[in-house]
Amino acid sequence: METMPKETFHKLSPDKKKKIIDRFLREFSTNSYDDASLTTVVKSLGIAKGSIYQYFDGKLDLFLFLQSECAAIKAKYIGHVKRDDYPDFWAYFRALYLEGLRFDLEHPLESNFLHNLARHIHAPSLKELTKQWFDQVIEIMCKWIQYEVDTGHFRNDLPVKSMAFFLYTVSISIGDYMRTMYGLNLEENIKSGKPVYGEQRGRILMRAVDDYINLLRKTFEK
Amino acid sequence: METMPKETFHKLSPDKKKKIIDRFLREFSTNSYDDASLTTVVKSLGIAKGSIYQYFDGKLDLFLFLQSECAAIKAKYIGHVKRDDYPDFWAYFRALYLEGLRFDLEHPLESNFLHNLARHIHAPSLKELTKQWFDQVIEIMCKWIQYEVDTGHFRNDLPVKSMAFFLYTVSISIGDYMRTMYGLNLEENIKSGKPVYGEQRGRILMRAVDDYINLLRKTFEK
Amino acid sequence: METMPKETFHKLSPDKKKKIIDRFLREFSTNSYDDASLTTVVKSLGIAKGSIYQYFDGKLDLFLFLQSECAAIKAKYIGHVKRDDYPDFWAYFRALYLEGLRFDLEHPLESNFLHNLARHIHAPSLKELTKQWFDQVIEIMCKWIQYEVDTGHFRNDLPVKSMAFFLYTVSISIGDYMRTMYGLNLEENIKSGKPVYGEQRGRILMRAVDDYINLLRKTFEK
Amino acid sequence: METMPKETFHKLSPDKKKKIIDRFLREFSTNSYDDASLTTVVKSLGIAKGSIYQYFDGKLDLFLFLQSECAAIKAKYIGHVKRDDYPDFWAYFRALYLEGLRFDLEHPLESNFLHNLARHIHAPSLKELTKQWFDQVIEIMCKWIQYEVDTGHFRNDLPVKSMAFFLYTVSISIGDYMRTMYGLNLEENIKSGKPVYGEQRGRILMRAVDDYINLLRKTFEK
DNA sequence: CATGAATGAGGCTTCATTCAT
DNA sequence: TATGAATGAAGCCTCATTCAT
Repeated sequence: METMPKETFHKLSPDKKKKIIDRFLREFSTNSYDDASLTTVVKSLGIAKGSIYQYFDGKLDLFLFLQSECAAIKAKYIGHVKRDDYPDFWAYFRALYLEGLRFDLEHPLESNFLHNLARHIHAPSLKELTKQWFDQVIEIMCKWIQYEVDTGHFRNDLPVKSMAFFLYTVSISIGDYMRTMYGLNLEENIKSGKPVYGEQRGRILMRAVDDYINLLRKTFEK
Repeated sequence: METMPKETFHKLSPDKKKKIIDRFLREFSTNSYDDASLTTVVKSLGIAKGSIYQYFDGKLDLFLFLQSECAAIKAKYIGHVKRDDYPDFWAYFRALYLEGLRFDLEHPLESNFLHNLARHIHAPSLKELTKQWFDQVIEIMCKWIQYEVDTGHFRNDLPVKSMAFFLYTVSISIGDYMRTMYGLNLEENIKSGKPVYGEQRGRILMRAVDDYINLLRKTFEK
Repeated sequence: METMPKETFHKLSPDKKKKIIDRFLREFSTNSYDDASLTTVVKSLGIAKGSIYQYFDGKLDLFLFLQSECAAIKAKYIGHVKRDDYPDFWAYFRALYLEGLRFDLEHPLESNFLHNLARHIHAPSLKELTKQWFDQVIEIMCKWIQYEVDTGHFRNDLPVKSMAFFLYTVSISIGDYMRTMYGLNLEENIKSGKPVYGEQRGRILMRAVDDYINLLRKTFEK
Repeated sequence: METMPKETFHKLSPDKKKKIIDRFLREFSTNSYDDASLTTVVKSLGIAKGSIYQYFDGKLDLFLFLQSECAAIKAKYIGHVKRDDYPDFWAYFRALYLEGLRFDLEHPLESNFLHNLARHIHAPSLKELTKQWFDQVIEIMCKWIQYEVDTGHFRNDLPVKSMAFFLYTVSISIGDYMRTMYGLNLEENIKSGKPVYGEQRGRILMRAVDDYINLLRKTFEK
């Protein structure tokens, strides 16, 4: 049975809900799961510590909720992007990121949280969870790639799962890539509470995506 | 110059040293830096807590020692592999991993620790350190790639640093790749203290490397 | 602005607050700052260790609070004693101690803590703090003495600061003086939790003050 | 029965003995008794920790030895200064400090240790000890003053012990006085191992003594 | 006699969680 | 429902002292 957030949380005013979610996203974006401190967040939010336990079943439940929440929001952006509407995989891939970019610009905190998910993922407390999430992503990517292989666009000399894993690995690294190549320092902004918005970020993201596509196209195509 | 471990530690019987190192490698292989607990290890080793501080300057010193120790051991394996001795980059790359494999089979704990280094890398306590390490690796890989570009083997339509980052990202993922593709569950063995050896592991690693090379060859070559 | 104690502490029942303050005053009155043990106090109070950190920001914060608290209470006693209301400095000086005596009788623990402040003063952890406090006291005393020099009551053949230092040194020794001359053993009472009250103490203190004035009068006057 | 140092210590080469004593004097001159760390000293001396326990019965025994050692050395300087050789007490007093000054210049570490004794004196671990030492000093000073009273040089309207205590208090403050008035920062030199020598120090000390005599003369005389 | 590794108690502090109000 | 004080386990680290070599 999933608890996720308790009813009490949903009954909060949207404003308060948002404030709480945002602050926790910030915390989990700048600290490892085990290092993130409810105490700190609660203090800076000015709400009672106990309230968190009225809203959630505990730290883990809260974290899970954030994850699913972010995923859900993102899904609203990229959910309607269909492979069929694009001439090839890379156009599709690019479109996905372009939608992701809109999500990123309108929900920078959520976006960043998702980009950093991978780093939480080995926390012992999240083991089980992690595996499920990872398996899901891989499965989806397998389907993508299988389709391209079947339609003769992608090479067929390698296990599809290998390619999916490769694509996955590369995809989740795009945050670090931007950091490394373009000197973006999101974490600092996030930590200090400054806005993470900025069209510059959008340009950089798409440039990064194009760099990736350039590389990956040759990796995967026949 | 850094202290790393104190003399005291080096004067321990090889057996005891090994026991301590191994147990800590295990701990840091299954927990994030901040979550790894000296207390737990010390208890399971049956030695006094204070002793650790006779051997090391603290948690960080201990961690750094493990890292440099593992790196030093690995260097003995891959240090003599020279690019010039191989017809192309991939043969060189493969040779590196082949030597790495010997290291892996003979020092599975150390190997695993190194494979998992990346996951410690975002720990707040290791921030500074991490950046240096990362920069070094990228720099080395840049040189590799620059050479191939200069000699006309690699494409030249992309920034070398992009390619280096890509290679880096992919390289450190090989542990996860083996886990994913071949169901290797090292962590469980490590945690439970079971041996991690096995020739099966070697076969798998080289298969993984070949998979990677197959992918990367097309990614990078002209 | 300083935190001193957190709100939490102020919201405790007066009884509990007093119990905690008293016990800590006792601890810091019988131990040097670094040697005073939160653990010991907490155990003897029968409260959880963590609670202290709900009340204060740490050992230093706690110590500073005690100091400012005691100083504030004492200020309520001696604050309204004005030089102008007295014919000469020594009458003023005596009046200050007389008020101090009332404070002492009604707040023996606080009084003792203040008398012993000087002994904490060289604790390495309090270095910075200490210097400020010392400088303040000297400055005040310099003003006192300068006034007497200007009005022709005190000798003018010595640097005012020398005289201030002298007065300071002598003033803070009055606790030891009472111990030495009149066999008062406050510390033992304090440590054992016995009451430190007693009108006898008052008589002794004023006798000590008169002894001091007798000495100092000649030291300072023209 | 007094242990003081064990025979083993006396059998050491004078050089080694001196090195050990000096280093410990430094430690106890810059830290409170409880805060002074054998571990630190032993490390910086490069000798075995266990050795200390071959030389002394423990921290306390070591401290006591240092005290008696310093006192003994100082006694060799001021021991032969006799009241009878001087026209009045202050000439005598000055002569004592002048000899003390020679001691100070030739044994700055020992001198400083003695100057700072007072600050160790309230350490719980030293309680008993302290009282004895203090009583001795007071007793000596009582004799001095009694003599001056008897010979009609000092006032007789105050208990001799009061005056002795006063003289004591003032005398032990001379170190702090130099620090305050003349900005001497011995501690830093001591801590950093730099020499504490310097004729400047001598000049300052005698100036301080003259300041004190100027004050005290009027305090005590008829 | 010298060594220095081992000890383990004790230091301060942080944390997620509970529960009475 | 909201609060936030209380909890106590666990964290890392330092220390004086002991004792086998």
